[in-house]
Amino acid sequence: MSRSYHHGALAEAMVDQALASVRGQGADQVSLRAIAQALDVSPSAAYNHFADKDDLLRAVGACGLAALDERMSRVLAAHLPDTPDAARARFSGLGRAYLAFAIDETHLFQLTFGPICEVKEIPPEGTGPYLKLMAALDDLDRWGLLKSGTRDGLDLIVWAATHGMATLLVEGAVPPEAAGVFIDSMARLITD
Amino acid sequence: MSRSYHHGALAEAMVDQALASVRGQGADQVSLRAIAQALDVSPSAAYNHFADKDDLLRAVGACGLAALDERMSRVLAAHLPDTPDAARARFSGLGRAYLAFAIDETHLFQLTFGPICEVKEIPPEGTGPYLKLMAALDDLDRWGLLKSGTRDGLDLIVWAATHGMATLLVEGAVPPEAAGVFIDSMARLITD
DNA sequence: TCCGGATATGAACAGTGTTCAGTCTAGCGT
DNA sequence: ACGCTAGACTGAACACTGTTCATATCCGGA
Repeated sequence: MSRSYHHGALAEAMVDQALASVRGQGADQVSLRAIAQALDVSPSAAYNHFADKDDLLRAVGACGLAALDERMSRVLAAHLPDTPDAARARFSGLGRAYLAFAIDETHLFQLTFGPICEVKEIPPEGTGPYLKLMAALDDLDRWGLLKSGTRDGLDLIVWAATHGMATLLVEGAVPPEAAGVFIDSMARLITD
Repeated sequence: MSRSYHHGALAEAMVDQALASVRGQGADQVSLRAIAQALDVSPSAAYNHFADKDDLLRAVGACGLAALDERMSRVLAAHLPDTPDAARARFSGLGRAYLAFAIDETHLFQLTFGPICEVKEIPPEGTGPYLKLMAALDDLDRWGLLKSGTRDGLDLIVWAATHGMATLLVEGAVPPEAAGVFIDSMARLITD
């Protein structure tokens, strides 16, 4: 065996290497040849595991989505109790986690939600982060914490606002400090 | 003169051609060489007018921002009167224009707000679209149409939500029909 | 009329993603 | 234990890409 990737480890190795490259220089600057070279493998070896360069990048994008999802899971685990206060903390915490991901994984965020990865549709069950955010919203509603008569359509608003704030942070259109302000304003706007 | 661009028209011609290419295939697929060829010009001619390929694309991105701004200006011109109803119409109309731009100029939107163009900062006065949206918000406030005590921080929320909804539409994460629902929900949420 | 500065050229360089004919080898069926 | 096949990998090639630079061309002002 030694340095021969004959036993199926190449696919994972390439994703890892590509992930590192994306983190460091952004998806546009990533070179398939460079990745192959870093792994001491011929460039064409990649095509046994990925149809495309974009196919490889999509795999990296999936890692990004998983990383975001894990951050949000950690937030939920930190506020388990079924109380109004915990429900509030979950909602704010999820939003903060989303924005924090955008701030310190800028390039990965851009790839994950960029043109290459094309998040399919909301159905069948939507992406993990989306579901978690909506569940937190349901919790707030269940405790009667939402301003009355605002529930319908709120999914879309909250999702759009959170995701939009993240992209504004990523684009540098807004400074990182604005993230906290945003979360507080949002909570103030929809709850009472 | 004939087909010789010797008299300074090359820069504009290249931007036009690049704009068309971006509209048709997206910024990633645009080739500087192809643009030059379409204009019967050597590839290196571009470097008398633009430092980079990215420099050219930035010029195209600026066109995109201008196009969005013009759509929004048209909306304002259609609802001039200084009445509460007109203020409401202006706010909703601006939002709708923003989303409409995202829907039928997908590729241009992606370039304009993508990594290449890097919207500088909000200051000195921010981009046109941002300013118009905030002015519409001020108008609503002036007429006392906003829910009491929600004004501070609302700029960020509305901006993020609108821009975020636009990117969700662009990414295909949400169907075009959702745009109307979004605008109505937003109006319902912040006004009474 | 001549000159100078902007403008366009053509060839070259270094790099890219992708294809394909051929090589190697790990592991299954007999 | 053997041969064989299916999968993994290579190396060279193709058709591109953005970018540079020495060279040639043209236009307007002195």
